[in-house]
Amino acid sequence: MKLFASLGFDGTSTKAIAKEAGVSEGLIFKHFKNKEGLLEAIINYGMEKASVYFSEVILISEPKKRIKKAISLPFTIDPNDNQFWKLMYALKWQRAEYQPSPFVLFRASLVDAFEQLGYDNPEVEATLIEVIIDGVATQILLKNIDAGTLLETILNKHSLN
Amino acid sequence: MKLFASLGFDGTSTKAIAKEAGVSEGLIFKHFKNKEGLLEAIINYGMEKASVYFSEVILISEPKKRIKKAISLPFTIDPNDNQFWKLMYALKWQRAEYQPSPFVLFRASLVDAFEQLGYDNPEVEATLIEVIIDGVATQILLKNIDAGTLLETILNKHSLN
DNA sequence: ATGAAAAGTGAGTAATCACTTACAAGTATA
DNA sequence: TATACTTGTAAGTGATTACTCACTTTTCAT
Repeated sequence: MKLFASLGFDGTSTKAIAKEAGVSEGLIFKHFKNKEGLLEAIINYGMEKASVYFSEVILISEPKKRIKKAISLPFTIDPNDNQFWKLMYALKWQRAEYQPSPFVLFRASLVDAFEQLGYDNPEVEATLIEVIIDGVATQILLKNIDAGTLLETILNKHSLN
Repeated sequence: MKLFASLGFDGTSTKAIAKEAGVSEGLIFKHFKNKEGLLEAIINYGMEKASVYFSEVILISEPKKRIKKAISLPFTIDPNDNQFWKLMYALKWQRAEYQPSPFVLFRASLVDAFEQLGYDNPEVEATLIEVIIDGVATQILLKNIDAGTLLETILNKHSLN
């Protein structure tokens, strides 16, 4: 994960992975069949942890609170998961096939929340939340921004406090 | 640009580039010294075009209009430049060194605009605009979203219409 | 028309790539 | 303790990689 996140999938050799892990190169292929299999294992591992956070949002019944929680997600990224999310965002731009299903349910729950609140265009409102989450995640993962006041500012603009 | 944008820098071979361009592989190295040099040439070419759009924002003196124009930028991406921006956003996650200088001036002009408008925290407000631009660009380049009403919705939340 | 520079080619190069295979060491159960 | 299975290694494999070099063709001012 460390190497894929910093050098990219194609930029990382299986030899380098073996060295970093302190094992022989052959062992990688015994365990994961091929390089692609290793990537899939990493993604599955990460998404399993990530889907916990998504559920936490979806399970909130009060629509305003649900949207609030959704926006706060990128602000609460566990620094230990930083490399995973960097890898996920990097993959976004290269591999359309790796857009996992948890995201679909997440979006649907946002649309539902805005419908409950009687917004004119729930779909567009949900897209805007996704836009903000994507943008905040980008800034947090790549730069070191003053996240504290930013969350408040966003919630203000969206009348969510 | 086409190949780098779709397959990534490491995922694209110089042989493939030569074939796509209809020239010999050797010619690439005559013109650009090495593969990295070709990437730099592509980035310079694209940034030259992009800086025109940034100037258009910076040169607007009226602060509200300047911010409005800034937010509208990702909505007005020339489809011909789509591949370039995909490449730029993909590189973002792999190569920190390719964060070009025009962006710095652009951000400064946003902070200045919010200062003029008397906002409590112009830095955070500017960051939020960057967040939105990043997020919108991501959505527009990767998915095909209903951009029309999204822009209006954003301007509404930020009292910019 | 001439000649030198620029543009272009194609067959190389060593290095690196993902991956395989033959074999050894460890581990658990009967 | 014997056996079967898993875990692990080291030395390969052919293919592909970025890049070079000797050479030919084109361009263009004189």
